[in-house]
Amino acid sequence: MRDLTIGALSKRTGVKVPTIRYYEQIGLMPPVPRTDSGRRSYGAADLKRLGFIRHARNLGFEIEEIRQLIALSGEPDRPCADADAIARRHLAEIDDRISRLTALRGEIARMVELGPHGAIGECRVIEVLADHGLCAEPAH
Amino acid sequence: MRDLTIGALSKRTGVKVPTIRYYEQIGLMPPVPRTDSGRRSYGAADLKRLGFIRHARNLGFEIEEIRQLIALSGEPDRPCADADAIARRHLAEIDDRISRLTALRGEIARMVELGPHGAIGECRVIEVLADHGLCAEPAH
DNA sequence: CTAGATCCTCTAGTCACTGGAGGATCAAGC
DNA sequence: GCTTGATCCTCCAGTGACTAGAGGATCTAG
Repeated sequence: MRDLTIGALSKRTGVKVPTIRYYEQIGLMPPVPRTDSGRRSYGAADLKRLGFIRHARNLGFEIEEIRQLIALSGEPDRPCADADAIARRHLAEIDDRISRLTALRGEIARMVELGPHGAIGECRVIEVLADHGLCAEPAH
Repeated sequence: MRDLTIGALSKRTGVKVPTIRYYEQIGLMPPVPRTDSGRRSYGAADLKRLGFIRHARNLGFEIEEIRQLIALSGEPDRPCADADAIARRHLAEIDDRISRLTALRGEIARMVELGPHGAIGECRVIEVLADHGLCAEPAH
């Protein structure tokens, strides 16, 4: 089976047409044969691969990580530890992000907790931002 | 006082030199007078403004939001509700991000919870990514 | 045939920076 | 005064993952 247009593939996977083209450009998806009129012709393996990519993207894996995961998935005898390590690294990154966001949340919640105060001249939001002593250590 | 070089301002605020130039380019920082040799000359008000910007960036506010906050801070009689609304919107955005990341975290933790399984052929990480039925609804 | 949908390539924009090239100026030390 | 290293300047392009739109071609249903 090699008869899916890019639009059909897009509908089947939920990945947008320009994004599929982008993925081909960056080598994440292989180039596929074209019709006589130059249209891409996708098959079952492409459908499967794009589904994998989309799933991984949805889970927040970066393109480069996905590239590696795909490479690994093509080597059934390879130790699983490699894929596992990628996932664990990703998990740690997400944990880091969550904890940074949670700290930020705390500060901003404090800033707005008493609601608007009337005029800007006595506005806590502006006040806090203007007072660098209240600035937590840079998170980035 | 108008005698800070861009490097000095950078050291005083923790904002990198290229970033300060960038902020000037996008209008977040006003252009400042130059020395005869073309170097920027910053004063106390610039120092204060950049501090405000940095603080807001550290709290995750977007450039455009900061632009608005700065505009508001220049109008002491303006109702605080505007600044408050910006901060609340930002708070809601952070909440959203946290909850999305937390959901992601759950899925990936499940994926890796039993540790590596040996070979790729039976690797849970690859397995899950290849099975689109296991894919949660797209979060983005 | 027509019109709308879909496809193509190409270019540039998004957001907030960041990196580096190529060159000029400054300042300290000799 | 000269040298050297630091700092400054503008300009251009890259980062990551798309996204938007221009200009044109092909397909398909009515």
